[in-house]
Parts: sequence; C-alpha cells; structure tokens
Amino acid sequence: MVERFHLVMGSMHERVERCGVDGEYHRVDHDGNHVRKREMHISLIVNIDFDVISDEDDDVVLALSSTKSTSTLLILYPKSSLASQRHPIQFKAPSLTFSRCDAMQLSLCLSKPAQHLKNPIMAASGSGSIMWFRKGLRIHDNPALDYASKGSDFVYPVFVIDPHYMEPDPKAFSPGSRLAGLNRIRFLLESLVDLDTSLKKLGSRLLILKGEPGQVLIRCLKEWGVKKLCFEYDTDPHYQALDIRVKEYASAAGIEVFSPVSHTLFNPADIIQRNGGKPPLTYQSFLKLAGQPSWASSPLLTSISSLPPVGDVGSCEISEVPTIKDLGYGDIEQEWIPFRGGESEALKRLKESISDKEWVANFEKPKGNPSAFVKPATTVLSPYLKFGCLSSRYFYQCLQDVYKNVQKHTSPPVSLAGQLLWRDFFYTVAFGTPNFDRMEGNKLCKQIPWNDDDELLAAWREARTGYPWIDAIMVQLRKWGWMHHLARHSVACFLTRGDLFLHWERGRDVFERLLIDSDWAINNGNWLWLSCSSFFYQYNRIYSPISFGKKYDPNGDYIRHFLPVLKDMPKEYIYEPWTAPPGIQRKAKCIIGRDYPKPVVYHDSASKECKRKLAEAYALNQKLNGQLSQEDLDNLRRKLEQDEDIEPKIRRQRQKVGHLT
DNA sequence: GGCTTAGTTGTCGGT
DNA sequence: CACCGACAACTAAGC
Repeated sequence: MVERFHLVMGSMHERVERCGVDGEYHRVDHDGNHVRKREMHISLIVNIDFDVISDEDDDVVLALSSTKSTSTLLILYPKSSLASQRHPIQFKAPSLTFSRCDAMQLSLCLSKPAQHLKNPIMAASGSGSIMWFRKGLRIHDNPALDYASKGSDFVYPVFVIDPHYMEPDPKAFSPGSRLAGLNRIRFLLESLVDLDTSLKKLGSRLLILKGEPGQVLIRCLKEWGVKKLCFEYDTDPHYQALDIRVKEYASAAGIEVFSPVSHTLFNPADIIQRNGGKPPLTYQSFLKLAGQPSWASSPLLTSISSLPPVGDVGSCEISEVPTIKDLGYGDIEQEWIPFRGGESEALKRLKESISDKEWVANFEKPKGNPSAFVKPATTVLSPYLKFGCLSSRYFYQCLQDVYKNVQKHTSPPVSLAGQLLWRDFFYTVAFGTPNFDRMEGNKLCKQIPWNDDDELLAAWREARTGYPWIDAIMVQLRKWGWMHHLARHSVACFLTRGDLFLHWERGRDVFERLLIDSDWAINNGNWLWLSCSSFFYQYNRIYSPISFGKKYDPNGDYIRHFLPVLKDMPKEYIYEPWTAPPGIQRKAKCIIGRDYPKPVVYHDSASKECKRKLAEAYALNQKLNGQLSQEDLDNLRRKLEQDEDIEPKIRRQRQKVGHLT
C-alpha cells in the first residue's frame, strides 16, 4: 500500500531557522478523491513527496523521502495518538529502512537540512520573543536564548513551575513531590535563582509562572503578542508531548518557533537516521556513527553582553523564584548537602575539575572509588548537566582543550569525554526505542519474571537490607541525592539480578525521584544495563554486597558516616555485622536484629538463585525470540518457584525484615 | 548464515 | 598492589 502524495510541511528541527506557518496535507484516497486530512501545524515550508505506509483511522504514520537526493524521514503522530501509548509499528520506506516510532515523539531527520531551509515563508519581524526555560538553565551556550534576543525589542524569559513536579506529596515515602525528592526540587530552585541573577545582570529577569506548563505557555503566547517562541529541544517523552501541543498552538497563531538541540552533543534523531532508522545498541557502534560533533572546533557562544528588556506582562501573574517553604515544605532538617544548584556553581565546579590537567588526562571511570564521599572520585557535574546549568558541549570542548595540551590521555569509554558520550548514547537509544522506560513492549528489554515483594522493596528503599554497604549507599541517596556511579551499580544489582530479584522498574522509580541528577534516558538505560535486561548480559558477574565495598574502603568509613549506628563496629565485621560475636555487638552498641537489621537474604544462596532464574529466563527469551506474553512470564515464574522448592537447601531463608530507626 | 570478537567498571584465588 | 585465569557463558556487530 504505497501511494503518492504531495505534502507541504516543515519541521521543528534544530536547524530550522525560520518557521511559523500552518501546514496541512491532503491525500488521494482509494477512489481518487482528494481528501483533506487534519491540519498539522508545522513550521518551515518544505516540499516533499512522500509515501503513506500506514494511515489507519485517525492515526497517521508517514514515511517520507524527499524529491532531492537527500533522504528524509518523518514520523508524525496526530494529537489523538499522543494520549495513549501505542505499540510500535514497523514499516519499510522505499529509500530507507527504519523501525521506530513512538507515540510520544515527533522527529524529522534531514541528512542535509540546509538544502531545505531556503525560502522561509515568514521571517521574524522584531517585537517580542519568549525564551522558555525548562532544562538548559544557563546563559552560556544557549542558542535558544541567543536567537530569542536577536532582532527582538522585548524578550520574556519564562520558567513555568509545574505543581505536579514541585508540590509536596504527603503520601510519598520521603520529603518531596510525587515526582521529585526535596533535594532535586531544592537544586532546581537554586538553579532558577542563579539564572534570575544572571539575567538581571544582563538587563532582564526570569519570569516565574505557575500552572500546567502547556496551558501557561499558550496563555503567555496569547497575551504578550510575541513573534517568536524559543526553547531548547527535548527528547524526553514528557516534553515531546508537551512541546507538540505548544508548537501546534504557536504555529497556528503565526508565531515562529525555534527549538534547537543543545542539551546533548549530538542530535539523537541524526544518529538514528544515519544508522538506518534504528538507534545503535552498543557504545562502540554509537561512537562510530557519531564521529566528531559538528561544532567541535568552532567556538561556542559562551557569553552574552546584554539582553533586550522584558516586555509588558499584562495580566499574567509573575512571581519571584519560590523558596522550599513557599512551596509548602515545612522546616525539614537536612544534612548539609555538598551540591548547590545553578550555572555559576556549575562553571565553578567545571573550572575546578579541569584545573587538574593530570587528573583529567588520567581519568578512568571504572577505577574511581565509590566510597569516597568527602571528595568524590568524579566531577559531580551530572546534576548540572541534567538541568543544563552546564552545557555538555562546552564541557566537551574544555576537555578537548585539556587533551590537546597533555602528552597522553585516556579515551572513551572510560575517559571524562567518554562519560559525556555515554550520556549521548543513552539519549539516542532512549529516543529511538518505544517504551524504553518499561519492560513490557520494550524490544530491547529481556522479559524477565521479576518477583513482586513490597516488603523487600521497602527494605531496600529504606536502607534496611542488613547489608551495610548497600544500606549506606541508600542513605546517601536519600540524604544527598547523589552517589558514585559504582555505588549505584551495587544497589541496582542487589535489587534486581544480584539478590532480591525485584523489578528494575521499581528501583528506577526510586532513583528517578531521589537523584538530583536523575535523567530519564540515562536512568532507565542504566537500570536496563544493571538488571541485565539490555546492553549488558553477563549475569554471572554479580557485585558482592560485602567484598565490593570492602576493597575500596576496608575500614568502612563510608558506612560509618552514613550508618552511624555502625560507627563503632570493628572493621573486621562492619561489612557483615551479623557475624560479629554478641560481645562485640554489645561493645559496639549495635545489636544485630535490634539496632541494625539482619540481612534480608543470604547473598550466597540468593545470588545463585538469581543466576539460575536469569539463565532460564534468557533461554525462554531466546526460544520465543523475545516475544513473551504475560502468560509465558507467569508460567516461567511458577516454574522457577517450583524448582526452588525442589532444592530446599538452595532455597534462601528469608529473615524477617528488620526496621532501622 | 555461521563464525569470531569485543564488551566502561565481578569474584575469587592464585602469582 | 597489579595482574592473571577460572568461573560460565551472555549479546551485538562485523566479516
């Protein structure tokens, strides 16, 4: 079913420099009649011939190839499909093969976009612009902000506070909102204050609005009569859905939309397209495809001397950046957290990190010490990258400068620059994989019959597994919102394939809420990795909850700091306090089972069980080619439990889950 | 299609 | 302390 159509359309792609008209398309139906289909408000005008591959009911999936020699691919979904998650549809286009579509995503990849950018229908004509901040909370290397200020008499720098993200949720297991722990909310507020301060120095200010961001933005567009709307492109499903709404409105209202890719080093859509429509699934293949960033050797715009003034805000209610208290959080006692939000802090931290050129040149991620907490073994720039307080591209260029001036340096994947590339790797795979954040319906994810055990999950989440190394990490997560990468590995492995055999999505949820650097693509990618659900499959390699920490920190100082109940436990027992003789426990003022819990599982038997289950699950996945139904999973789960009963000596003895006060 | 190779970060017990 | 092999054996990519 391939028909020929003509489409007037455009894109929101980063390289689109002019936009602002409604697009619509019509098709010829089977009887040869021209049928006008829904209006799509799309920006730049491009003439492209395209083939309709699937057009059922209201849903539209289009595969396009341009009339010119460049290959072009567009996947479009109308509004109606955005609400419901749909299964991926696979199809083949005449000129290229691709197998991705995500109901939440609209992507246009132009291999030579410049050719399509001629003859803009509508140019910006001065007047006002909105700079919509979401991530990208910075002045340096901010192309959206730069574009907003060009040729505008007024610029409205806006941040919308979404109550869902910010307001206290009394039912949550720790202080914070439903979606974010208090640490990250605080970090965000600090970042906003810093951004406001910087904007004021440039003759502007940050306008804080409250409400559902889409509605609020559309109201601003209506009220302020701006000609341009500028914001950083975002691949996260949440923003994909939000941005389509806002772009549709803006385009319908004749407002130019400029939405550049500046959060990552590369444009994920470009890389996916270069790989024939599929995201690369290994780091090495990603590196090959990615090559050098296009901007690698040209200087980024890292400073702005002034900004146009803020225009009349009409009846829109503008407030200052709220405090934690303003948001409804009482006085919550909190350990001093070593990480303050904001661009200034990010640049300061960056400068400190790269000032030690030897350290930068010799950095090898896997060799870092996860138990270092007074002075962490990594840069701790991740939360700044997450909110865009720091530009990953600027960071990358700074690293290249250091590398140029030293004799030898480490390389990806272990080098510092390699870490930024990991970030882009996960952004790319996540963008190109429907249901990336779930096991079900995720083609990359092994279907594994994880156990469901609320008691064990709570023990893990609340730092009472009885394994001090694991619990100390979980305390650091809750108190600081940050732990070393390898510490994250330890607890993620423990929760899933190593010991508890609980679903990685449960752990993902906890990390997503509590980490100050939690990032949708990276967090999900790493949980897929650590649970051996995707990317990494060597399920025999299990982090020991005892010896892994011990090899870095034999004295247990990390444990003593985050679990003060164990501070007087002799180092011989601190990783396995249940083995300490009663006299020692008394002397340390820590009776196991009373002051600190007994282990919730025995690691030796639990990890053997996990390996056995993974082996069986892998075999079934292979047999059924990854297509496991819910029934298949249930059957496997039953079988695994039966086998467990047949071998009672292997069956782990579950301890009563203790409570740590 | 079959085969080889490589894969950011395991543990344990050796040298 | 650095490195090695055994353990048991996975997948994606590339030829």
